[in-house]
Parts: sequence; structure tokens; C-alpha cells
Amino acid sequence: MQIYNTLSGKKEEFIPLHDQKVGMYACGVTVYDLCHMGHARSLIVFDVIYRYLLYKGYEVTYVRNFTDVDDKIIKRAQEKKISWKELADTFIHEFYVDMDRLQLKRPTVEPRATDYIKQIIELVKKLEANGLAYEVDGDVFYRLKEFPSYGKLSGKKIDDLLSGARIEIDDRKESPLDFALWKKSKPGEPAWESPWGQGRPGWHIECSAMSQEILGETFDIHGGGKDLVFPHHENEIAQSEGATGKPFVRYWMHNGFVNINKEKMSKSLGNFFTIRDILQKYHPETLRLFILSSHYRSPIDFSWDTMDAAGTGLTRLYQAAERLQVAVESTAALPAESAQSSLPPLSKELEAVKTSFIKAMDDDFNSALAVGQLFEAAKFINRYLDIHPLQSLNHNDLEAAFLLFKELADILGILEADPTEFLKNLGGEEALPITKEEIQELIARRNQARKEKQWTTADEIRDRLAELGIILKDSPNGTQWQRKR
RNA sequence: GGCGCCAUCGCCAAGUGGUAAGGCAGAGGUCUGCAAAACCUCCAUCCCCGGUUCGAAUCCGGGUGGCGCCUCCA
Repeated sequence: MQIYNTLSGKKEEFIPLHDQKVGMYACGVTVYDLCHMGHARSLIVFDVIYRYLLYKGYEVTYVRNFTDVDDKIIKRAQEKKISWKELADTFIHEFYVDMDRLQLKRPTVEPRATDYIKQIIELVKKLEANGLAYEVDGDVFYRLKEFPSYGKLSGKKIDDLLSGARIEIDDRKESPLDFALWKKSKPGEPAWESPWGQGRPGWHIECSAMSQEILGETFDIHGGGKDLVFPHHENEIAQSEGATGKPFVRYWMHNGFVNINKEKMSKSLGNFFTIRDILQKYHPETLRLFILSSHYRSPIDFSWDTMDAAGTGLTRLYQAAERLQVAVESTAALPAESAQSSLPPLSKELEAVKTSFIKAMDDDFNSALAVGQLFEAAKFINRYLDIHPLQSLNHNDLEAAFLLFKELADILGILEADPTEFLKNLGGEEALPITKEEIQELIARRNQARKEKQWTTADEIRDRLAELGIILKDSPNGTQWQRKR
């Protein structure tokens, strides 16, 4: 398996530090607001990476943190006149609501910064002892000039950073690039007792402290959005390696941005959609498919047209899944001799698809290629079921094929719903304007009319259902219905 | 100013030396009482110029256009 490592700038063979065990840390969110599409992408991308590593048989410890104390939280809490703690708790709750709807697997550990104050203080003390930190009036800063390899992740040189610096000069710092490890608390702000007085952690230090505590001094994968490369991850390296003298992370992974009209979606630009905005209009798996249809490192331009296309594509996959599932069920009761069917097995075709799928994912998690393979599988399924009459099908083969199809989709976290149920709820969560019983009733009446060749009556009923957003599909096995897209 | 990324069919998007995956949309056909879905067929030579090579979308050089980071940000 190959992984693109930001540190080296190229794909490298993935070899975990400890045999089959993988330690993985993904930067989570700062809980002061609802998550937007940019967060969704990062979360979904790392969810799939997690799923795939598990699929490959690795024993993965996946850590994703909550930053529950920082400037933005304090500010927002003051605006809302509630405590910072209350604000953080609220948005952690909201975060889970979104994540569950997006079908994200829960990480192994989800630490909160404020639960690791002790470890953070210990880490800062260690850096101080190593001459890499200094206190000024209750604040503690990192002494960058003592960490010469600074910039190796983002490809920046300290001198260039100094000359192009756009940061405000704080003349208490020895160098403009020195960053805060520990901040003195102002009255009313969250505060913990420390050797430097009442204070709170700087932003970068929590990830160093928590990752080290949970995953050890050196671990395999650390990821996040591209915007975290500098300064966040660069600073983490300085902190962790400065404290331990050991390599911090072996594979650095960063996902590209979500853009709107080619511009980065971000809080500061205000051009963002929250996950909820999107989920109001689309099924969560449509969002997953949209995101996974591009390579994780490329920028992805958000548009409603592309979302619509993803939705149509997802429906196509579900249509194939439903057909196959129905075929599996219909063949269960067939006489035993049909199990001796000499047809070329469908499952064999899907095995070939699986091989390509795995190859794609092995190549730096190329989910876009993998998605293509899923559509390839759908085509095989449909064609097979088109060509061969039901009586000639082999139940065990179909079942194996169905499981294979689901197995691959599961790596991407899609096709998790029952196909028939999914197709009935295509439009989303809005209530149907008619009960399911009434639909069945109308279908029965229409089929009676069809039997009697009362085409006008039959078509009237179908048109009436169409107006209510219900599409009918006639087949030898009966009439299925689903929502209009 | 420094560092870096990208440019593939109407739209989205794989492909990093061997002759352009897949999805959406579109055209024709099959199936169907008519439909829906599905299947079959068709639909690009890869921003421009130059170079390397038997051979380049893929490598090198130069343009043009777009974007990102250097400040909080997934």
C-alpha cells in the first residue's frame, strides 16, 4: 500500500511501526460552531482511510480530538453569554449529530484538550528543560531558533518566514515566529494552575500532548486539512520532537479544500455551507459519494449540479443493489437443480472488480477510481440479470455477488441502507404526501386494471401517483415504487 | 515578495512514458400495453509553444490562466 507523505512530497510504501498495529491521529474540530462542508470532507476522507486500514486487517487506534478550549470558543461564549464549557459541550453534541448522520465510524479515542491539561503542562515543562521554551510574564513561548529543522513539513525556511512575516510583532517574544505553548488567563477566562501561574494551553500543544499520551512518542499516521500543514502541524513537530528527540509522525496526510467558485470555503470568507444545509437537501451518502468521487488531495469545487449528479449516481448503485437483492431472495426457493446452474458466475465478475477496487485504494486511497469500479460492478449486475432468466440463476452465486458488492461499498461507507427502503425515500426526509398503504392500494387497483387491459384507468392511477412524486416500476415479479428524484 | 499546487469530453472526474476509467447530461436502438429502470451502440487526443524519446495527457523548458500557504481555519 502506498501513501503520499507530505513530509517527503511523494508516495511511500506504507509500513506500520509495529507490525499490524497502526496508530493514526486526525485533527478534529474546534467546537464553537456547527461543522461545514470543509470539515465534512476531512472527516469523511479520514473515515474512509480508517475503514480501509481496518479492512486490510490492521489493528488501528484512531484518535480524533476535540479542541474545547481556545480563543474562538472564549469569544463566542462571551457573545452568547454562556460559559465556554457550556458552548463546547453544546457543539460536541451537535458534532455527533452530524457525524452519525454522515455514517462516520467512531474513532477509537476522542480526547478533549481540557482532559489533558496535566500532560500538556508536563510537555511544556519538558520543553523548558530542553531549552526550547521560555516564560514571559505567565506566557510560555516556543524558542524556534533552537529547533533548526523547523519548516521541514511545509517546505518553509525560517529566514523566509521572517522576511515575509505578516504576523504582529509581540516584542516580549525572542523571535516573531515563536509561538505560544501556554497562555496566561485573563479574569473570567478558563484557567488551570501551572508552574507559570493561572493559564490555559496554546492551540498546538494539545495535539502533541494527546497524541503522545495515547499513541506514543512516534506513531504512523497524522492527518488533517491542508490548511493545518502550516503552522499547526509544523509546530506540533517542533513540540513533540523537541521534547522527545524522536521522530514524531511517519506518514503525514493532508486533504484538499472544498471550494466554492474555485475559492476556498472557510469561516473567515463566510462562503460556507454547513453539513446541515446540505443534508437538508441530500442523502448523507450522496455527500459521501460526492466527496469520494475526487481524490482526497485535490481541491474539490462544490456545486449543486455536481451534488445532483452524485445523487443520481448513488441511486443507480442502489437500483443495482435492489435488483440483485430481489434476485437473491427470489432464487432462495428455487429447486435444487438450478443451483447446479452452469452459467458463468456473477460473483466471479465481481471478484475482478474487487481486485481493481483494492488496487485503487492501495494507491494512496484513490477513492475516485474505486468509485468507478463500483459503477462497473453495477453494470455487471444489471447486465447479468438482464440476460439470464430468473430460473437459470444460482442462488449461492448471487448471494456471494451481493455480499461482494456490499463489502466494497462498505469501505466507502455507502449503500448501508436497505436498497428498497432507500429507493422509497429518495427525496430525503420530507414526509410522503400519501401513506405507503394507500400507495399499495393504488398499485393493486392499477394492476387489476392492467390485467383487464383498462389502459386508460391504469395510466390515470400512475399519473396520479407521479404527481405525488411516486414512480412505478413494473416487472414480472410485481410492481415496485420509489420516489421521483 | 517567498514557497507550492492545478489546467483531461457540455458538467464532474481517474489516468504520471505505450497509445484516453467511471459518473451526470445528450443521440440512436432493445425491452415495455405505454412508461420507469436496465442493457446495447455513439459521443474527448488531454490550455498554448518548443524540446527529450521509437513513442508523452504523462518527462524537461517557456508561456497563459486559476488556486493555495506564508495570519485563525478541515
